Amino acid sequence: MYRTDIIDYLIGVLMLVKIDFSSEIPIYTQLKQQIIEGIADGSLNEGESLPSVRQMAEDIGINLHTVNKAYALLRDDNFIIMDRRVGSVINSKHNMKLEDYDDKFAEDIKPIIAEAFCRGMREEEITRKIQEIYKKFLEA
Amino acid sequence: MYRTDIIDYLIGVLMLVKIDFSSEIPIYTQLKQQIIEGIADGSLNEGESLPSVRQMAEDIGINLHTVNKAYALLRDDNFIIMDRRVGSVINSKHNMKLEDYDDKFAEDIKPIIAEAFCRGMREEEITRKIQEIYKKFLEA
Amino acid sequence: MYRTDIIDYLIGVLMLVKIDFSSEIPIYTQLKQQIIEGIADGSLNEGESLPSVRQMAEDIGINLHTVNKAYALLRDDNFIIMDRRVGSVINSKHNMKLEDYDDKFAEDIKPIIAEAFCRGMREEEITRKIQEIYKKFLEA
Amino acid sequence: MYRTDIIDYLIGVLMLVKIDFSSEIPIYTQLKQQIIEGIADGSLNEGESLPSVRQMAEDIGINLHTVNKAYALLRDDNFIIMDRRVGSVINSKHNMKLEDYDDKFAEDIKPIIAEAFCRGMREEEITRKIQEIYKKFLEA
DNA sequence: GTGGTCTAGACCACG
DNA sequence: GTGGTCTAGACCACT
Repeated sequence: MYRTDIIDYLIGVLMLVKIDFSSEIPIYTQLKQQIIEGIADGSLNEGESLPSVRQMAEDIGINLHTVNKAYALLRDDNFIIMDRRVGSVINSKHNMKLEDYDDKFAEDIKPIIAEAFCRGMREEEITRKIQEIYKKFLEA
Repeated sequence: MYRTDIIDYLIGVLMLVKIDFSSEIPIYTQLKQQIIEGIADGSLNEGESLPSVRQMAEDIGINLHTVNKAYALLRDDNFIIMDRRVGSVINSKHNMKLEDYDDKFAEDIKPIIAEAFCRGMREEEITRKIQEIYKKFLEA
Repeated sequence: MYRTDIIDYLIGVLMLVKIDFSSEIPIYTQLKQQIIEGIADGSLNEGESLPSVRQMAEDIGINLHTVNKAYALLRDDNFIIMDRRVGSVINSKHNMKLEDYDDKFAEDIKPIIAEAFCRGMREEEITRKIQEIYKKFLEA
Repeated sequence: MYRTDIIDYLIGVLMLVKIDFSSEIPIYTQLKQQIIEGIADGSLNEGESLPSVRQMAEDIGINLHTVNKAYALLRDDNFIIMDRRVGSVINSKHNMKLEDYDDKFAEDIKPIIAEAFCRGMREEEITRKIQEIYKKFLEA
């Protein structure tokens, strides 16, 4: 218990989760996205534990249920494995492509590209911006 | 009267707006996105009129207030001009980049790229998919 | 008729009324305000005729009824005198203060000053801006 | 529960919102203006909570959607922050000037000054009246 | 319990 | 006939 608390605390501090409470994006979605980004940029690695629901909620100053929902969604997408004994563990190796993920990707990204196009952003600029983001994940 | 009705009807049909009523994305957001995509892919051109809120609501089978909200958001983003005399008109030429649109773009796209990265999608694949979408807009 | 049309045309051109059709401010209000501003800045003088309702509507490209409403409001406030024979004539000499105009002025201006205050505009700045506007009217 | 109700009630009463139901100014605009005036005159301070939309609607005797619209407009103008956890909070410290607020200010105030000028109000009188309003905000 | 969304119906200002 | 406003009631997501 005691040791777990310390570890949770350290990880909780290291995570540096930043929630925008006035955002229209639900807090649980923001948390989920930032954990996925943490996996992508290497600050969260395969096998590492996430802070407990309780600890995370305390660190960020949000409700237990909100953290719980974020974790459950991550578990449903195989980003983490939730085990009563060891808590929530990163499972990056198993996040291989879903069969219909390509469709979801296109659906998610199409409206963003459409707006960028309408606002005059050129293909090179879009590609460059995306490569910048991707490179940061790759280097980590 | 008669001719106007036909024109409204044709525009309504030509728009081919497809709402997914079971989606978690609000109807007004879906409508807004599809109109932006319509501007991007050339099915809606500078100066063309959108159906009236009532007509559009009837065409899609939703409430006029929902259409009204979508139109108001498009107006706030300068995608359309709501002119008291002639209704809602496409304003694509003036949708130049906002000063802080680059930040918004990065915020919108980062979580999508992060998830794609985690799911093993490679940079070439991401770039290719985005170019495909962009090309369709450009050709139109 | 013929001469009146020419005069109306010239005045209509000289007025340089600029309507923002996408503004939330009704067209008739914009027209009324611009005529009052025209009286204030000296481009419309005591005894001068306004273009006929028909001419004004044609010049601006708006509905007859809209011009009619603006003129009627100006007449109700004694800014113009509408006479069937000579048309609408500026009546600046008789626009003396209404008994309860002070209250109306305070009501109109209070929310604007409140917002300016909240946005950090200082008293000197507000006063200076207002004096600038006033001076232009006075010089004319 | 009980205490929260009392607090809500007191805030609702303290606000002293006065809606003129026969005014041509929309209720949501009147509410928005009075909240801005409340921030200006110090009756609403940075960090204080506004009543919930439901509570405010009940207090004033209007529909909650009308309150919602007023709050949304205040949020869009950064006068309040709508935080999912704690409701709507005054954000006066961050209401610094927008880049184009000067233009908006001039546009808002010009027709009022023009009318005052035409009605014979002198510059000293206008300045004095505005200073009176401003002083009340400053003293608070 | 909060705000967000959607529907519905009514009235009005505007053009 | 148009959009804007207001009311009303319902359900849901979020916390």
